[in-house]
Amino acid sequence: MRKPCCDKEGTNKGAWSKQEDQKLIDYIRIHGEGCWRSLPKAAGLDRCGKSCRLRWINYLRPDIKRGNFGQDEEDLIIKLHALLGNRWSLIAGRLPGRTDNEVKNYWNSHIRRKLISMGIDPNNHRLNQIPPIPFSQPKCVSPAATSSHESMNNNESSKPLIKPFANTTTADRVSETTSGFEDEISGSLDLNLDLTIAVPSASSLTLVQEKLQINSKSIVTKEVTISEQVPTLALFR
DNA sequence: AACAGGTTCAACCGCGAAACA
DNA sequence: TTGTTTCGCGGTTGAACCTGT
Repeated sequence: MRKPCCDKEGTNKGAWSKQEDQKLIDYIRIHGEGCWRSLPKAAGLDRCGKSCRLRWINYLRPDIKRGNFGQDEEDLIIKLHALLGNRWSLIAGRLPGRTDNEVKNYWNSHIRRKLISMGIDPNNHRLNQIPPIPFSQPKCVSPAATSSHESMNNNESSKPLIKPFANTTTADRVSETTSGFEDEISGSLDLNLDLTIAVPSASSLTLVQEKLQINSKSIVTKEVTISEQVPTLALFR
């Protein structure tokens, strides 16, 4: 039986106060991000380490970019999601100043609904067989009602079309988040990063080859099979 | 103004894997 | 080699906020 992360009774939960934030900021400014387990006690916080880590990473870090996502960021998220699936930390790693939590929330509350309204399955980035929901009725799809439950019941479809890291170990993936995803791809790993998006209708198809630019370095070449008539897939151009 | 329903987003939970003893 | 601890991730929740009636 696994021990809960916060077995201490009376540990604070819920929203952080300004004083708690300041304590955490002050401590990390002096000591850096060390052992999260021991940090709360050392910083004088009545929180579990996990909570401190989350607060720092998602909210207090000085390099966090706040505010609305730009169109370029949104496009990049969609592209990366098509490649990587729900690997939010990886996707966020390609968006300077954005956190995985922020990207995940933005996906679930904005992009997901937008894709659905355009007739695209956000789980696999394919066109739906059923007619799209008109854009004027986006309220039919609530993220609370769909994202959570769909992801629980529809694991298969939530996977990306390809699994770029299917041949890698977790260590590989961890290193790629910290050092350089691009280095691995251009390096020794034998990864299949070809991405083919198949549109149900075989007519009027165009083959587009795209180099996905990440950190101004071309790392992925993918072939995207798209329909000229489908505006949403123009996102991949 | 009051209420209901929908949306957003900060925070929590549980799990898997790495690190360590 | 095995068991335990710690970390990081993705999924989920719920309070606060927004919007329509």
